[in-house]
Amino acid sequence: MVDHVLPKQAANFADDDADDTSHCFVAKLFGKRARNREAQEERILNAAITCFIRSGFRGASMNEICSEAGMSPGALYRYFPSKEAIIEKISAAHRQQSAEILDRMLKSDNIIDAITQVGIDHVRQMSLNTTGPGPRDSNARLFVEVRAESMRNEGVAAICELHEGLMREKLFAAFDAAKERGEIDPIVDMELLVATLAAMGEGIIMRNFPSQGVPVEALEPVFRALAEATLRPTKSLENK
Amino acid sequence: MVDHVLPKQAANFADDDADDTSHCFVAKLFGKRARNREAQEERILNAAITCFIRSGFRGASMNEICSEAGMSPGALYRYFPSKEAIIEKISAAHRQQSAEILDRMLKSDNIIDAITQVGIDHVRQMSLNTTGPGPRDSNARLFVEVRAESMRNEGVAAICELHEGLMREKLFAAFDAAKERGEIDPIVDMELLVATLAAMGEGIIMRNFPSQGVPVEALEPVFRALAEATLRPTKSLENK
DNA sequence: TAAATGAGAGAGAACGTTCTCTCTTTTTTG
DNA sequence: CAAAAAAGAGAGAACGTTCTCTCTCATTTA
Repeated sequence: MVDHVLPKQAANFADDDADDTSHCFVAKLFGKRARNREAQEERILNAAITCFIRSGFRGASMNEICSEAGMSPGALYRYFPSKEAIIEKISAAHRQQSAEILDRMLKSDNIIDAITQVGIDHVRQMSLNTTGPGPRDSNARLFVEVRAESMRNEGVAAICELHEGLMREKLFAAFDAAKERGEIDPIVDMELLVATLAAMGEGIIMRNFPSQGVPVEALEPVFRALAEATLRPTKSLENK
Repeated sequence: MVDHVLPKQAANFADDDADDTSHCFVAKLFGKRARNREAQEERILNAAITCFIRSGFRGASMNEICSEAGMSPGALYRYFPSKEAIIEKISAAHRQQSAEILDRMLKSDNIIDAITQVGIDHVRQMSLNTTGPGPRDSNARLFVEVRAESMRNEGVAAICELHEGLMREKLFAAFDAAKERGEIDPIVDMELLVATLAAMGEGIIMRNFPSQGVPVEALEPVFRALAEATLRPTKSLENK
């Protein structure tokens, strides 16, 4: 993957350690060139995201991305080896962003509050496109795109499974703690619970409530009721 | 879809009426040629569905579809004017199939039972690919594909909105009846309720529980608890 | 025989990608 | 320190492939 590494620079590296503007390995990581490279990569990725939201992974052409980035194909291909690589990078970043929201969950000492908050945070972050122009459901579009791609693209599927595994771990950790605190019915099937919550979450992201006129605040009692229903089915059903 | 048409009718009709012999409108609808035409159209559509599940709407080429249908491009384009038309036809059929499940809902006299049953029916029909070969999550794949396409393709978006409107009507009719029977909390926001149920349903279809090892039967209590939680939030929360 | 049907070559555009070349910046050399 | 050399960055034409769709011509059907 790391292709154009130069044998010459090994010698340079040993000699001029004072100069970090050279093109040696260290410079690529920390020097001016390196910063430029990262900035360009980000410029390309941002352009690609815009195009993918507009036209889909397959629908957007490399020319479209080049135009959006204000860059020639020759320049763009200096930073990414293929369209596939760009798709994978964006997919990974998007799924990671989703998984990171769960980190807040571990800090709460009430599992119902935690789930409610995670749900709201997710909707807020994924459904509301606060940064930059474009349609308000941009993140929902990108999410559906990633999900669709993951169903037939091995690389993207692996990325999704990786982050899904992380999410499962975090959820199970929080649930185990809550179970010991007696906040969850002992009869609840944990696997089923996690699967249900994940499915509901993804459905809500895909539907993009805020862009359909449902304010985020209105979802609080809904999420709370759903959390109650899934974590404490006995209590919810016994007064039927 | 189902047409029991007599083969002889066309000949009789053409003989009787020599003026508009072959390609007239009525003959196309009722004659033997018409029946052949419909059979060919279905053959193409089935091949296209297989290809779209395998490669996606954009990923599947017309050549791929032609090969799958055992047909030349020249023949195929006699029945569909464009790839777009095939995509729209398949999208419409898929969404309609989903909307029709709701019809059963109106026949139940208990709203909780009705929602539970609709949820299970939906999972059974959409997530389990009982007919033909291919991956077990075929319908989920097609669903994600339709959803992704609807976000940037005006034609498909219109189709989705049409059937969504039908689904909303059916749901509201059932909910209104249930409300009069006192089965739903008066405080429940109907718009929010429908949106939440739709989102959860789509998430569950997309996740495809059966193909992940969750049996359909296990979902019954989950759906029931969720229905309780959304229709009777007061009761669910008051014993918190 | 006349209309319907289909096969298959292939047109023309668009695709992802690569190639060549120019211009700028950095490093080495005298 | 100035000149020469090397390397990096980018532009844009061009590559081979694949795309959707059309055209021609042969075969089947009534």
